[in-house]
Amino acid sequence: MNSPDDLHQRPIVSVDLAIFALAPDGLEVLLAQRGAEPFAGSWALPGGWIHVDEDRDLEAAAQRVLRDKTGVAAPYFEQVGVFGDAARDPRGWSLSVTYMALIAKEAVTLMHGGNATGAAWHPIGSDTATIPLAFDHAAILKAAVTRLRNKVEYTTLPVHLLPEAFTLSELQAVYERLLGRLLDKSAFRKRIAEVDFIEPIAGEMRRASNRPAQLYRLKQARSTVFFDRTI
Amino acid sequence: MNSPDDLHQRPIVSVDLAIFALAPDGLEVLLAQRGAEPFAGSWALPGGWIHVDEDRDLEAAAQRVLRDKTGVAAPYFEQVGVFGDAARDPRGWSLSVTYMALIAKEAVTLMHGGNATGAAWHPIGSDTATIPLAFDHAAILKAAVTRLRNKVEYTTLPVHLLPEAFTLSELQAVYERLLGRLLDKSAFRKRIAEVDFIEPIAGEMRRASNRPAQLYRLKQARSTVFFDRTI
DNA sequence: ATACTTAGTGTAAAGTTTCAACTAACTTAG
DNA sequence: CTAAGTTAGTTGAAACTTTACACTAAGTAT
Repeated sequence: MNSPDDLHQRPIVSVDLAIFALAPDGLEVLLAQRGAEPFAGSWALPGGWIHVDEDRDLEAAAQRVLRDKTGVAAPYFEQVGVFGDAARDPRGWSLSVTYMALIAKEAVTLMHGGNATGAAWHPIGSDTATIPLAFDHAAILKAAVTRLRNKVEYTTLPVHLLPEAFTLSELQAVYERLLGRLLDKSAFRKRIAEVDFIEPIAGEMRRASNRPAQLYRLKQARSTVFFDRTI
Repeated sequence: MNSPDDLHQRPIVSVDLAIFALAPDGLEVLLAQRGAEPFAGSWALPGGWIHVDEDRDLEAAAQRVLRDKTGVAAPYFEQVGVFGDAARDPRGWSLSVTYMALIAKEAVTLMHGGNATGAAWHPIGSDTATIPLAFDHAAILKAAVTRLRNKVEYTTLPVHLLPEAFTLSELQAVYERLLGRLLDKSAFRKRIAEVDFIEPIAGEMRRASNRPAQLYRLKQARSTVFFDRTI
């Protein structure tokens, strides 16, 4: 037991992604249709193997998978966890290292190739995808959705589902759609102001047939900020 | 890239544990002294390989490692994350799946054997251990400590550092030591009462040379509970 | 010019937190 | 037997926050 030199003792390791975006009807996840066994034809979280001689670390492997599927380079990115047991993959004891990414849907161009015959956006129900998924991906996706929904309550994370420039009303609408309840406008703006993570873009306004709204952008070098209280 | 059938493409996977307990002087972590290369003689987080034909899943592997080191069976248990890159282990591209466990120090009997020549409790400084650790274990431990300290603010997690029966004053003292600040007694008791996760043990009191205090225990089937507001 | 719409601010009432003092129940010293 | 000491557990007034809602602002459309 000094070292796992018997390679058959090593589990199989994949890196899988729950890539979320917001559509008019609610949260969606990017799924890939599997081209090969096992689960050929089924929908699954996009993923891949670690390329031992190409990937510097786990996050680099996940970024590579993301780039290959979406053409997107650097969105919000967070490790959800590892899921591993003897039964989840018929090929043997396996691990899935799962990351979630948040992106603005407009920023994505769907890619094809690899194991997958196609990739498409699918709605999230109350919990997980509305269609059956390969492996234990339904449970994994559920964990990612739960993590995302929890973090909406006390972090600035939802801002990553918007494009670079956005108004405060748009940001509030994102929180409201993810939380499934309406928020008070003045309380919302107070919270956002307190944590100081966005800044007005001087002179830029969103125009419509009503009072124009100030556009904001993320402050540079600000990762996700936690509220003192819930939103 | 259909399957990692070239076994050399598979990373090495270990399961490592940050086992925390509370000593009079503050938080401590259980470390094992390595008996074999690499890092022979250095202190490290206790860990082991996944036993593909023995462990049902990742958590079972982690529980096995815990049992082998401490003789403790079922304390609080939570996955911290996976840490993986090409350089952390000289034997090759490797992953550490890390769990943290919280236990009452009295419940533990230290075990010996395996890779490790000994196991001992070590104090946690502001961040991580006060001595250098093998591999990237200092960074991993830091992540676990940060996670624990954050959760103290808004969960009932610290209760797992106490023995089965405890008084409210003892519970408050645990929070205070982990947070590094004093809490108001009435506010603390209000929070604890709100989330309803402990119950008085009928007729059992902690006696000293002053007013006796009611003893409490965790309510059955209650995992970690989140406060509505911070503690 | 007036109506309509959404942006952004202000405020009174309700609710929470904080701080500190108070009462309660025991042991120990005299 | 009583008084002092100690920690358990409760109470309440003042300070602060949140909530609900109304108000003002700035544009377009008619």
